[in-house]
Amino acid sequence: MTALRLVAEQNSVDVSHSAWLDTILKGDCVAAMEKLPAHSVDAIFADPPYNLQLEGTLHRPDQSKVDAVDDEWDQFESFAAYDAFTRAWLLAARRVLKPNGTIWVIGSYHNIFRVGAIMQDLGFWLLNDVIWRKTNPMPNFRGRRFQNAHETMIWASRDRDAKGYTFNYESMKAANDDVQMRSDWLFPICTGAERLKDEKGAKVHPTQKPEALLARVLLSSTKPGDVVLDPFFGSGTTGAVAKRLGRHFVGIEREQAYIDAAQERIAEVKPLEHLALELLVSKRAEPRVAFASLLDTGLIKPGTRLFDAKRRHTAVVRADGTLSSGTFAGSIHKVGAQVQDAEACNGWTFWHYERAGGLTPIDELRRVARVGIERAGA
Amino acid sequence: MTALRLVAEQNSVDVSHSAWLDTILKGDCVAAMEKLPAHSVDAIFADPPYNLQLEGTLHRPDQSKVDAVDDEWDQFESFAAYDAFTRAWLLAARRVLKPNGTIWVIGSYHNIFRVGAIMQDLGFWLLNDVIWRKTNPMPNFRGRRFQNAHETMIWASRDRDAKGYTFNYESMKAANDDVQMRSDWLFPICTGAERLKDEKGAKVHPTQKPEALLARVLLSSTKPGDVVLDPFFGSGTTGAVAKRLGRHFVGIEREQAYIDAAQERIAEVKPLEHLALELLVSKRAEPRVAFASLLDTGLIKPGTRLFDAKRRHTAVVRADGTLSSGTFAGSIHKVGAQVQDAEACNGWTFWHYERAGGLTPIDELRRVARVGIERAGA
DNA sequence: GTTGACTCTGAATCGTACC
DNA sequence: TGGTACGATTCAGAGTCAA
Repeated sequence: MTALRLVAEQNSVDVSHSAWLDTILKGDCVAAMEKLPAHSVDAIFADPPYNLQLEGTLHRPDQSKVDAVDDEWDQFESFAAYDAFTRAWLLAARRVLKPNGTIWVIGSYHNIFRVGAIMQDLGFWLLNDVIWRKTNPMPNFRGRRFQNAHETMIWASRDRDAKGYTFNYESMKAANDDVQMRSDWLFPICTGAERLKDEKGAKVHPTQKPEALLARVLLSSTKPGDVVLDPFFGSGTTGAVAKRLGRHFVGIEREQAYIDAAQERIAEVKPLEHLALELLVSKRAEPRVAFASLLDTGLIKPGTRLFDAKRRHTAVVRADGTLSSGTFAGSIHKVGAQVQDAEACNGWTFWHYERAGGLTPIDELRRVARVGIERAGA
Repeated sequence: MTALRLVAEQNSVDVSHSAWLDTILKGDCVAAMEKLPAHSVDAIFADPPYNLQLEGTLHRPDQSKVDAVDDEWDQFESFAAYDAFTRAWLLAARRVLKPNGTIWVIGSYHNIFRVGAIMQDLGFWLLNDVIWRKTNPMPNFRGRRFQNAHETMIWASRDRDAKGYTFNYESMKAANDDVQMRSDWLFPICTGAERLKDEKGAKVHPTQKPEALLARVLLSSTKPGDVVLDPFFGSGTTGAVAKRLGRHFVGIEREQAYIDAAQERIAEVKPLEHLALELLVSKRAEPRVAFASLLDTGLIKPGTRLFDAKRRHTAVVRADGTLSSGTFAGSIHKVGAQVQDAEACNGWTFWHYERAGGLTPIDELRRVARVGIERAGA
């Protein structure tokens, strides 16, 4: 490879025709990333092994066994070995990342402190640590510690002086009751129909992440058409959400079983309509909303059409928690006011969704959502 | 100081009359901790400086001067210096901590990852990371990041194999609407009357922590009478809360202004009444009762037939205090496990006896027996 | 169809006293 | 120091099945 070619790669911005786009590369993530062009992805989401150090088996109070994460890929000989592994993949990731790209890494207290320190050492600039608060975490069965009810995500830019990274501030704010999106996010763990199962009904991957979590990550820090790399692809949540949200993905995974499951999963994903994907450009967002949590918890889906009580007006729910009336986009209140040509509007009582042949106010969904929030909060 | 004296210090367990109890030691925290006896404090709460900008106070690993200050090198220097400082105080803290003591360290994403990794490297064993969610965090003014709405606390035991640390599980659970206390806590930041102000109305300390936060920390992981060390005492929140909750404190602080403010503050604190300080008695701490003693006192008679709650299993009480299921004989626990084909069983809650037409757990009889024991003991 | 009882499960670093 | 026995310990959500 010549120097000229290297430069060309580093300047390559148009990756829309690359063969590796929207595919899963099989193999070790460091080796795979080293084969990708430098500065070729807009964002990275990484869910590396947590290096749990478990001894013996844990029983629930009813004597049933806890299905622990004891997979070979989570075993490391020492902190030093884990650090070396972490340094290697982060270094390779940093080369692939565009200068204005950002990286997300998720972990627990077992590994996240080592990961964060190494990220700082390698020159990544930490933007936030974001807490995923689980509505339904596993209890602490022996009553020896606090219930481990969250995981930590680190969000960082490639360089300290990178100012041009993507952060969809207005979109996040509009989706959060028109106040700034906080660094603590509440989501359920991945269960039910979303959880991939094999033909025997066993979970395909022990640590599948919820799509709602990835959706907020991608909606906050990427634009439609961006390329998102996931070096620990697993069951492919990053790819599924990226495809749905109109982003490109690149997955890297070692185990064929995970690759097969992810490919099948992603093939079934239908990208959202363009209308639902547009990001807010308006700088003004004054009325109050609390809408994104309904999307987060699946109470309402992007693309859903809303109506006023008499079906005189209509709007479409977008993935970032805003509404679009076709000519105007904003919070549920703003759009409600706009379609009525009114000064103000309480979107919660104005907008209705179709259910069982009739219309129900979305306020009903907020009531349902609040129960969950109150249980997990305070 | 002679070797003899050193040994004496290391073995000193009774610190109830130490001159340094409930005082603030002035000076550098490493030097001050090195003067304290080894294994002399039950818990440590530390709120170290967050910023990685080098203050004159941080120990540089080597005193050589850097003339070419390009950003990367400067950053590396900063991290290295902060790491050295962190390692030094954590090492000194670990020496002072009792073998079954625990340590809390609070920080933000600027420093907490380095702190956590170094804690692991030094042999501390992480028990939880606990998130302080702020009800009223400072907004992100530039709209370039998520609102930084939390801080992270690391809770760790001194050693990996230390199992005897204090965790008041039942107290925490009761305080949390009778479900396990989670790892994410919601508290307001310190404002209003609680916030120390000087005569000009200015904040005495820039990062004064709320007393509610410290109260939960101390209530969860210390017992009344325990000694709590705070090597970065600041405005003395740890001391004030410790005094109020009937714990001893040791503060270390360099700046006289903070010491003065803290002393004044703590002097005004009134300790809670003894009754208000008592912890919920955990079953673990209650005196043991042998099943055979129920026979001795006539609470249950040989030949009594026992059942599980759903009458799926049965066994007979034998004169020696063992049970017989017909095919197997042994302790209430062993037979309970055997009939269920389980590895283990708590016979006290598993087995029931017939009373007034219904089934009552034999644990009820144990409770009666314990009352008798207490009466005899008192 | 609805309701309630029961079962199952999720990234888990999950004893202690006594002989 | 090791072996053995006691006996303490779970929340939310989804799925199943019977009433």
